[in-house]
Amino acid sequence: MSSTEPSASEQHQIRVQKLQELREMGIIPYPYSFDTTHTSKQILENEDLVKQDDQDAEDAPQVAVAGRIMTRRIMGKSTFFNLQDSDGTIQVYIRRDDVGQENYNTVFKKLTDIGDIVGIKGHVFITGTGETTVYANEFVLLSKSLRPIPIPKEVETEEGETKVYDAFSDKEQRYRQRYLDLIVNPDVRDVFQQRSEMVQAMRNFMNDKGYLEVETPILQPIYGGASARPFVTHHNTLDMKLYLRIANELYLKRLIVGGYDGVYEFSKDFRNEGLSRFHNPEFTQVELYVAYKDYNWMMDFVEAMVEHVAKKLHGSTTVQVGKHEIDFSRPWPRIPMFEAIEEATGKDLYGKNLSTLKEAAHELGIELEGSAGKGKIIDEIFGECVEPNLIQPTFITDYPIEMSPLAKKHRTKEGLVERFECICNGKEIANAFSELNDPQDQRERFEAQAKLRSAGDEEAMTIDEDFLRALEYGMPPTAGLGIGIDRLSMIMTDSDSIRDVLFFPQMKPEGGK
RNA sequence: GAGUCGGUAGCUCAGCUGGCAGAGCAACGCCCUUUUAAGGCGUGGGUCGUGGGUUCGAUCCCCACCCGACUCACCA
Repeated sequence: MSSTEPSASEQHQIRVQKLQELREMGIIPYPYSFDTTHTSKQILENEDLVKQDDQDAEDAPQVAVAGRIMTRRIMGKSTFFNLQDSDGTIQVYIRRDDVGQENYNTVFKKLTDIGDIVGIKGHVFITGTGETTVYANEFVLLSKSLRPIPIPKEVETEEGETKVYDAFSDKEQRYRQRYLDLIVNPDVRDVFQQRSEMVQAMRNFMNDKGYLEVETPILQPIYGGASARPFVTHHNTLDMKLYLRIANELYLKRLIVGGYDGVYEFSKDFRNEGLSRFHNPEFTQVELYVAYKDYNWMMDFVEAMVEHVAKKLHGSTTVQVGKHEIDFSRPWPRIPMFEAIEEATGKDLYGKNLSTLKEAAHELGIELEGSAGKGKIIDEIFGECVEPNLIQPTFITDYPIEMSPLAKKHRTKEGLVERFECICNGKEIANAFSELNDPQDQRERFEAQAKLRSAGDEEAMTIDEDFLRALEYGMPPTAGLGIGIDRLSMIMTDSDSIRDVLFFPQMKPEGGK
């Protein structure tokens, strides 16, 4: 919408008019820079900046801050307003007699609005009510805002609790206009700050071990590494079909073949599936592959890294998530999948045939598609009867081979692979295995997948000949891991929807198609 | 994909059995030089999600559609 469009709101039109008046006065409403000396937080935390009683204003330490005007309390010839910057909010006091009649009456009082970005220079003092405040002797407009921002009001009750009035709370608008959400809801900024710190902590943890951060293709001619339906796109010049990756596993393992001992990648993956509180079409995983290790080693690693992350973010191994206090301190329980199922249902399903499994599922009240194989049924039973009850971080180990075409056969247990998932708060947050490096076995697994595929399973994997060729050159024994960054962020920030840990979650277009 | 609930001013929300569309904050005008949900007096602001229908008359009733939240299903 153009700013002059007649449908613009009254308030929008008034601001456009103000912008015009400012230009006519020779004021540049969008200047090029402003040098700050402090952030709001730095001023609030540094008592030495406050002007002493026996000090003249000019002799007091000078500060320069910049930010967005959030509230305004005009009292004739002087005004208090709150300036919000990336660190928080600080109060500013400005008087006509200090900044000049025209500057104060016309530029500030008449032509400046809540939402405008301004720069302030002055000294720091403490008001009669005890609030640290910047006393402005210079005021400059840095960006004129044309749209009114939502203005929540915060009040402290007598019990010291903060009550918010008129919160900007409509979830649709908050997701669609995340910039507004960030301006108005400081908690949102904290969530994303924590997410960033979490990724940083993981990256540092892996770098300290000497693993190499790498990048692999997002556009792939053959997608693989997971069971999911892909997004399809097309390359014009090459005139070929390309897929957005659903995982980066097969590329990272090629790099292990190439001789790296440890590689990892934080990767955006894309899966053409439904949306939910836990699913966004694009999401982030970190995948890590370490040569000469197995899944037992990887469990130690995951425990250590996640515990490290919790301490970094919360200064403690315990994190409050909803009603639960989750304790990430090592070690975490390690329970073979069939034992976990037996414990929860009283049924020992290990080594049972298809019809027995179907019967068991039926008795547990689980509905199955007719085509469901053994692996699928066991997964359903596990997902229904066990997973939701695992609140504290727990490793579930040794999965049926049918569900894990890229994992190595278990060294002692027939029909299983050396795989674990870490379940926390009732959801999977990590998935790992001793990687299958026997090229002949891998080919057979791919062929089994191809069979499922031709039987109509759209999520089954396709055969990746180049990956098989790589394995045939020889891949060392390798432990591989994937951790869902969005899921872990949800836990670490106590968010109950994936949309709250993504800046721009997928939405349908505004106003329909 | 299915079910439930919702969409009214810039924001948060009222709106009874169908009868001129409301409040607080924000905006506009005036007063106010240590306020803080600042205060006081006054004023303006609406495609009631969209399109049909019923009716003398629809924000309200009916139908379809769009968007969202939540729950379920698939998936990580």
